[in-house]
Amino acid sequence: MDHATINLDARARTLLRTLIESYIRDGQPVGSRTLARTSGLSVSAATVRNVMADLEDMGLIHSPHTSAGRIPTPAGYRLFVDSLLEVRNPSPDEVRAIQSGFDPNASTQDLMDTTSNLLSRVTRMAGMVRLPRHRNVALSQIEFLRLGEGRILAILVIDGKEVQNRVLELERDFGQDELQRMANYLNAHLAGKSLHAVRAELLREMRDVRDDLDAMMLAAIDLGEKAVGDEDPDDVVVAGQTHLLGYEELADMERLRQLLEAFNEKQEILGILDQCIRSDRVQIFIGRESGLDWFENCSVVTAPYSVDGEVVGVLGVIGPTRMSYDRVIPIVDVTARLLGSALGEQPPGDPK
Amino acid sequence: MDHATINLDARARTLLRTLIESYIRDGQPVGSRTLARTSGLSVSAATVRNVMADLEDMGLIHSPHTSAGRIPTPAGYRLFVDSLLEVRNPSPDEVRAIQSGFDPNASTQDLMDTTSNLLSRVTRMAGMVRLPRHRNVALSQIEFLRLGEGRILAILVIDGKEVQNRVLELERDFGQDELQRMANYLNAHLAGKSLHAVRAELLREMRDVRDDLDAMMLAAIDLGEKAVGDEDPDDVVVAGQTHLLGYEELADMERLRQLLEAFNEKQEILGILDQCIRSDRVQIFIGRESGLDWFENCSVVTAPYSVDGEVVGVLGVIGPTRMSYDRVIPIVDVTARLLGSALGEQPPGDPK
DNA sequence: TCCTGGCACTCGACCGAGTGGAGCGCTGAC
DNA sequence: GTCAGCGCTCCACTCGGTCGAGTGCCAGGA
Repeated sequence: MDHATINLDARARTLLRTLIESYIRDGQPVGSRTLARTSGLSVSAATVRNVMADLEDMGLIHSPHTSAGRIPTPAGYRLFVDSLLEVRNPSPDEVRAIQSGFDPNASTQDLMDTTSNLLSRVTRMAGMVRLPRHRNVALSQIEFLRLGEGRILAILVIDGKEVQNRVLELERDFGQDELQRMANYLNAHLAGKSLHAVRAELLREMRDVRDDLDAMMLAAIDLGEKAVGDEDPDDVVVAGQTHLLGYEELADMERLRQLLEAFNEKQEILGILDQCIRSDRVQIFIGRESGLDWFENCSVVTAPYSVDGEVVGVLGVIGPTRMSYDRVIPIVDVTARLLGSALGEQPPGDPK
Repeated sequence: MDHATINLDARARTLLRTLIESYIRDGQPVGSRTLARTSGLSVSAATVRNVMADLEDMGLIHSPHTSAGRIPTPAGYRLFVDSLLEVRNPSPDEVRAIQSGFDPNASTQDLMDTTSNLLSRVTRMAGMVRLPRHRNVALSQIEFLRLGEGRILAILVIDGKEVQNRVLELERDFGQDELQRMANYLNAHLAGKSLHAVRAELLREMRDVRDDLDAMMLAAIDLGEKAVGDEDPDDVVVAGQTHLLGYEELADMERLRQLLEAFNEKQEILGILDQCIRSDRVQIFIGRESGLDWFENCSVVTAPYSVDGEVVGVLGVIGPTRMSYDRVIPIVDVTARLLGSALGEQPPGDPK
């Protein structure tokens, strides 16, 4: 982005900012005369034309055809959000609307659902929330249930409220009483530790002490490893896709189809969100920057959310590139904070 | 529908059929001349015009404006599918494509997903599958897990492969050992019976013998009742909504938005499918017949599927009213049969 | 050197008239 | 009952003309 900013003096920056703001508001190409009037600068339209010609040379704006006004290019938007944009604080109404949506007693899944709904409702675009990674949550309990010949159901209770099922297919068959003893053993050793720590510990024990343990314990560790071993499925919750049908700049049916298809497949959405998880602030992708063709005319605004200082997921919205960044950015930002603190609150305790 | 069929002689029926087939194929209003040529009857265009005027009076066709051709009305479509349509058998390729999609070892959920995907891929419209009701499936096992103060996780294993979790909030607190004994008691009494029977039996025992049982058994029955009591959540699996973006007769953005929104909410889709579950054959809704405004220009083709002679669910497709019924109907039909038999096959057994 | 007003030019949007074609209803003949 | 023909309607398309917005360029002035 440096190469573009270098040669921009204050006047050009003001004009570019005014132009983009005007285009975002009205959706119409903006010409030199209106720009001269609305910019607040006391310069003539002709001067504005000269500046606009320079901006066009730099690839920041372009005209859709001779003698229409100018509209921003992706590079123009980029410069705009990076260094020209003044975000307003979210209006108190909006904050209240968001805040009231969070129920601290809800399960993680419900929290994700309401959050993405919230995002889409407030911004009138598509909202999405990456499910939190379970790295730092505590394993409350683990149980096994025999389903049939060599088929075991593993039940993980996490943080005292989330429940995960996994069906394990095993070579050897275990009786229910054996399974019970294994579960007792694992619970005694591992309950209360984070899933991350559990996994590490199981691997370590398996390596270190394979000879010292009796067969049952070894089998238990093996089983535990299998149960917590799989990464929990990466997933993302999306809401409000249909809002995107309303934007005329996305009216191309084929593009629209690809876009909605991407929301169904979720794979590419995941890819985009994962690119953002490293940043610690609001991040923005404009048009094809994410490398996806069907993303033309779309932008993403994301923010990571964290619990106890550790980033556990990302949320954001997808909308037309021509969106009100000054409004959307603070909304995404504050939503991320609120989700983080809602997740951080303690669940109904398990005092035993 | 009777009132319309009465006065239609063979020639009028042929002409109506040809007209609708032609309109379905080309999407263009069809005029008297082309209709006279393509109908196979040796009558002149003028005669055809007379017949068309009659059909218009009966409300079966209408012209979008003076001196365009005619297009079918919903009533026309209705008559067409009820008594004029000759369904072709599905092409062997299509049958093979559908058949190869079914993996008899898949879980119910996976089976639903692949089925709706299949439907949408083969018909290039939106496919949907109503989850089967669990009336007739056997309870394999029931277990309880104490999550915290008064919070119990009930685990139902059904048919030896499906697992359902339910969190119960109770007044009284139970220890894990109490829960274990209750589960043992319930398993001894109920395992292998259908959920339906289980529910009935629990209710009966509760009423009949409330004094004879000791407190533990009474509590166990109460708990079991709570665990199986809730109907499992009604749900429907939808796939391929985005195919609908391609049809120009659905190009109205606002309508389209409502349509896709309905797919997200699922509530109204459920309503439509439930209306069809009583029928034992392929059923068709045309346009507003379902009573929903946003359904204009859309039709549904559904078929119930059954296991062991009992209807357990419905599947179908949604597409534009102008669809190839002769192709779609047999596809839906055969898919329903194949899904039924796939569900009927025995899961990996639990011989113990 | 930079700004400004002026001017010619371009392009798209809009409008109205004209044209061709598809299709209909009606009528009179067979 | 069927058919051919006539006149009519309406739509889609084209063409020419006008208008307005906007540009690029140039020459004059601070």
